[in-house]
Amino acid sequence: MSRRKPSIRDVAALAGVSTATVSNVFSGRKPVNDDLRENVRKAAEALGYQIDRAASQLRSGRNRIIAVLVPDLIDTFFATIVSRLETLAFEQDYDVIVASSHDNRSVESSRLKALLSWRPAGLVIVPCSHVLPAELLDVKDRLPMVLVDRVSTGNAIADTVTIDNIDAGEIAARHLLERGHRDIVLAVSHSSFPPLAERVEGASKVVASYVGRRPRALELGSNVAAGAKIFSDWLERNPLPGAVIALTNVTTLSVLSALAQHRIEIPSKTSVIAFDDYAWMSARNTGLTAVRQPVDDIASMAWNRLTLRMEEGARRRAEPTVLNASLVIRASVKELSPSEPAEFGKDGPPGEAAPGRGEDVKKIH
Amino acid sequence: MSRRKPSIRDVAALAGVSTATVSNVFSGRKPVNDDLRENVRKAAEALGYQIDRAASQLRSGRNRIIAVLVPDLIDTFFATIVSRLETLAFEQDYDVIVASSHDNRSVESSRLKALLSWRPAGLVIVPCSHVLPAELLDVKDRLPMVLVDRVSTGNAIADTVTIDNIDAGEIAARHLLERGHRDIVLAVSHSSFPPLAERVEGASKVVASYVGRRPRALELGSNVAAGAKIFSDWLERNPLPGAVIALTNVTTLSVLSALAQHRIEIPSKTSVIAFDDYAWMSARNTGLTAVRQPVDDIASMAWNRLTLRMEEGARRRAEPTVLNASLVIRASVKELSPSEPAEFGKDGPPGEAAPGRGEDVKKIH
DNA sequence: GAGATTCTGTTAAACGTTTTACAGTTAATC
DNA sequence: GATTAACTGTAAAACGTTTAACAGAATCTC
Repeated sequence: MSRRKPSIRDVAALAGVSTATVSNVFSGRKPVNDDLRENVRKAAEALGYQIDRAASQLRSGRNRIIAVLVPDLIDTFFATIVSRLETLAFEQDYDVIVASSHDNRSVESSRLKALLSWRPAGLVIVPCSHVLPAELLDVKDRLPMVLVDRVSTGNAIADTVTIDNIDAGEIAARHLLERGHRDIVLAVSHSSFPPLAERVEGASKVVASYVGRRPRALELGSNVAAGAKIFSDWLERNPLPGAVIALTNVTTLSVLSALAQHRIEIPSKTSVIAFDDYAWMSARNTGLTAVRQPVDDIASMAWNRLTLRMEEGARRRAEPTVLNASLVIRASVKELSPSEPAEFGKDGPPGEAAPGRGEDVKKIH
Repeated sequence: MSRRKPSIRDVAALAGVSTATVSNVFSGRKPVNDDLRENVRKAAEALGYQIDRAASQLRSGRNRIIAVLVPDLIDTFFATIVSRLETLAFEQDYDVIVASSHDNRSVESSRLKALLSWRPAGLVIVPCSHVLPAELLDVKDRLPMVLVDRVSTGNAIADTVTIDNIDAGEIAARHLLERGHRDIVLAVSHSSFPPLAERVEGASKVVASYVGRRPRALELGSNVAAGAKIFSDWLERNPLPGAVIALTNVTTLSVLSALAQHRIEIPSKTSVIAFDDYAWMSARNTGLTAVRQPVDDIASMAWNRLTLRMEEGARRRAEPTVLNASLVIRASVKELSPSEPAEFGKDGPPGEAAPGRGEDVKKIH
């Protein structure tokens, strides 16, 4: 018995039909008589026939590959998106080929080039910076694609799916302010990334409008340990802030790490708002209050947009989809009582500071 | 100007050579004169030529796809493996096409079939149960592959990469026993999965040899919330154990969730050993002592084995690779002092139980 | 300097599908 | 009962590569 995989010709021979008929049975492009179809099925089964997608794609020009390029699969946020996309794609008989750029623009370019050489039917990309890889521009009106997350909203070269990052920042800031916090610092990975700049902007504006000045924003990078070190060093050189808003899930980890290292308790010593909503955030004694991105919805919308494009072709204006983040309230934000006025409080009673927490009410500079 | 992508023929025409020469320039299979090569490069550049991998694969039979099938990308453990594999593969110019089985055997079969139709050069699979999909057996000596993680070690249909799960269980149990714990329960997702059964076995044996009876093992499933509910219910109907060993990363989350929900403090009220080592485990005030799987090494070894197979062909016995887990000691295990003898202690002084922790020393049933 | 060898390039035949053009049969219409 | 239309199947030509077979020129060997 030959080791070679059976081809459509073998099936045709065994079933006593032409290759075209076999093709039609499998692709369903033309109707085939019931008995014949059954014969073909049987023959294929007997031979263990499997269609060769390379040949199929070559001839038809169409194909069933969705290319997905994300900064890093280790980041649960992106992994979740890929996972959802893969599931959705599979339901419609697409396969997903995945690559990561590791937040490196030249890697991004080269990965993108590789992905493109598969002539995918569609592309979902989370760019690693706001400046899009050149390869993308080349194919932008030949290839259905959608840009997700790391996109400046004005950036209309293709459909986009993002969250309202300004709002996300505002939500967090407002929550803190409503609970009496005034002494707030922001932690972010790279403030040059479009969504992050917007989150910072949203939070800062709100804080500034209450407090009279914009909060300090710390850049912690996108590595947990390195970020923890930076934040830890900062903590040592500065008075403990009343609250910190982490604007990224890895930043959240960095902040938490540094805080733990200094044995600073949450929320009694300082309050924390986390970003993204993962299982581990609630699996602790003081659950983390967090800004939740609707990650499943992001993936679904990206898929919707993409399928629409794939059906309709490129003739249609690029359209942005903006989803809303929400606040999951747990226990990491302290409710400041009237006897513990915020430092800028204009109206609070002159009661004494909370015992043993004098450092809490110092100004951050 | 035509919208059609330029083919090798267009490049050949522009460069004034044959298509074969162009092919040789790009594949490097035959040497090409320097000037000519430069010409071809220029022409390709000018036209924006990109090789069509489908055509290439069809003709050559060879290809550069690695298929990866894992239970679920949402699980950071698997995502990390995929991420590493993708990086390693890319360095050698392979692309990764990824699919997940969602721990469902029929999905696994159907995904596998789809992956196989790409005629990949290699396959890395984390099976979702110990019974391997039939499709795998069909191709086992035609397709280089390596089985990772969820594999019974005896299962020698192909190269395997696993950790020593018995040892992993033992490590955790021994750590607890050495610190005076005797009242230990095990938490696991599905004890039918090969590696989990072994972890349970390892831990149980060690505990039994100290304590005289095997510890209770709870099945929490592979969904965090559902598992938390199960464990929470169990906690209500049973005395609080002195320590719990989670033998899976999602189980860890379930246990922690339930414990937090009941406001049971770690390690003062009960000790916990976590499984896998993630950033969030140290980003808390009481860092989690955890059994760490060498996930990067697992991925690297899998890749090594796979490339070896791809080069050598199938002629060689299937070989298991077993790596070792290690214990990362942090703060979630209480050091029982001599005045708090373990319940079965035969030699401890008859001192009184720790104040307010009477429930701690009750037997689990 | 004749024959063998090595280089370097070309021609043309694959690879396994899909699809166009066509043909034969049957059903529908007038 | 002739003409059309609708079905259902086939033959053969693609699709864009790679590669076996070949060929011409240059180099080597004796």
